[in-house]
Amino acid sequence: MPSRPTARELVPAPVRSPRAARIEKEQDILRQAEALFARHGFEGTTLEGIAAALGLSRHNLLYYFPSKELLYRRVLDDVMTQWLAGMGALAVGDEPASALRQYIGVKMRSAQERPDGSRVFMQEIMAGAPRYADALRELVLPALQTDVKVFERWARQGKIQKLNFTHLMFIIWAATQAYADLAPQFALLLGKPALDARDFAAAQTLLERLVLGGLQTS
Amino acid sequence: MPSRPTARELVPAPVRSPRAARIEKEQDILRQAEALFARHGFEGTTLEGIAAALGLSRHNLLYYFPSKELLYRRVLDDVMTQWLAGMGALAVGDEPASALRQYIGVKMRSAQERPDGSRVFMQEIMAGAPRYADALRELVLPALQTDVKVFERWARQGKIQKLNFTHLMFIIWAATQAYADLAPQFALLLGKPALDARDFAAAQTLLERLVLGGLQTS
DNA sequence: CGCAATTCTCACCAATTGGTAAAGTTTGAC
DNA sequence: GTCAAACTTTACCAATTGGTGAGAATTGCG
Repeated sequence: MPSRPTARELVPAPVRSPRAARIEKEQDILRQAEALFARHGFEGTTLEGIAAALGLSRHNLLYYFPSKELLYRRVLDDVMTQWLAGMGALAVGDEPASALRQYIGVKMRSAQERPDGSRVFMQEIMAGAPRYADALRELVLPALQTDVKVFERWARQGKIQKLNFTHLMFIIWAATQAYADLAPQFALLLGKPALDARDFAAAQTLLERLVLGGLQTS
Repeated sequence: MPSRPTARELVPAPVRSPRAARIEKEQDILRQAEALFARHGFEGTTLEGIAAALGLSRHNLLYYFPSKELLYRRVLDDVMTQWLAGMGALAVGDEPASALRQYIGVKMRSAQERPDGSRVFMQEIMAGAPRYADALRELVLPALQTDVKVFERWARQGKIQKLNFTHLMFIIWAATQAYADLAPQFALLLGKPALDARDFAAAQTLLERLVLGGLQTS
């Protein structure tokens, strides 16, 4: 036993501390797992496939994450955390137009930068959310209700038209998520190998126009 | 060999002809397969699972569809056929508002009535469309281009605002499909066991408002 | 009935699945 | 250098996967 605490934290190792290396490796695994769960869902993804893509043996992978279920949950947790971080953006300002632009921008950017996250989430929902119904109820639902309340306040103040704001949120989610989930299809239909920044910008502009146009007080 | 053709078709068997029974059974299998492929994707779905849900043995199922791949292709063919049937609805009238209402209505109805079809399609896309990229190019792309041309004609005639109509179609697809793919999530967030007709109607009304509002000539 | 086509079941197969246990190797701190 | 902790590999396992081939039962029709 060490007689006194040593200042390990103060001395950065030559390249990186073992602790940092461990975290980095876990992150690598999580990223690769996310990509494969996004393509093939939980049942359709094999640990062998994840490990092989990283140059690991399946058994070595099982050392870092002791079961497929646990690995999947970690991936889903990360995705959900990111998802929730984007919400609540509505409450920032009191001006509907800029707040909505902000919100749509956040969602569209995450679709562009982390499409696999969205896909894992989508796969989980389509499978009946066997592992995440609770999180939906406890985390997403309150966030949604908060946002809807913001809309309703704006409506009472006469700033926007009174609509079904829950469905409005659903449609905004649907449109932005589609640019993650269906990106390959959209690219193919646009005759290009992949969507680029201008495609996302065009989609964002259009969606903003539709939403803001629909909210205009007549 | 029969010396002359007999009038088999004219005599409906006591209950149903064996040919009709065969077709009906294949349809049962296809429907069940669609439901499971929708939930778990291609790799995640097992023939055993499909067979069990129908009270068949896996081997018996393999008698009707000699391989998993073939069964999946039949399901996807059906879904795609339905998908394409809905398109082209834009060309019916010369009045943008009614044509778009018609189009959105068709898509929303198919989301309500056959959500599994949409989900199978979505799973295929997310998996990288390994089995259906060709069909997308040869069937969906021309249909999309036709519809976009209709929009552009309306724009030239000054009936609607000039926008990026391809992305407009993407957003309409995204919104309507979401009410199929994400129905369980939406229902949960609305605090009910499942979406009902009024939910779909509300979504349809809102989407129509957004789209038509966005197309208004300012 | 009689007979052939249709339908269903049984035995079997190689490959792959997620997971355990234990042994071996590398690494870093002292 | 020592030693324990962290890491990796090896060997093994029971269960399940899609699929084949042969035979058995059923069915409809003349």
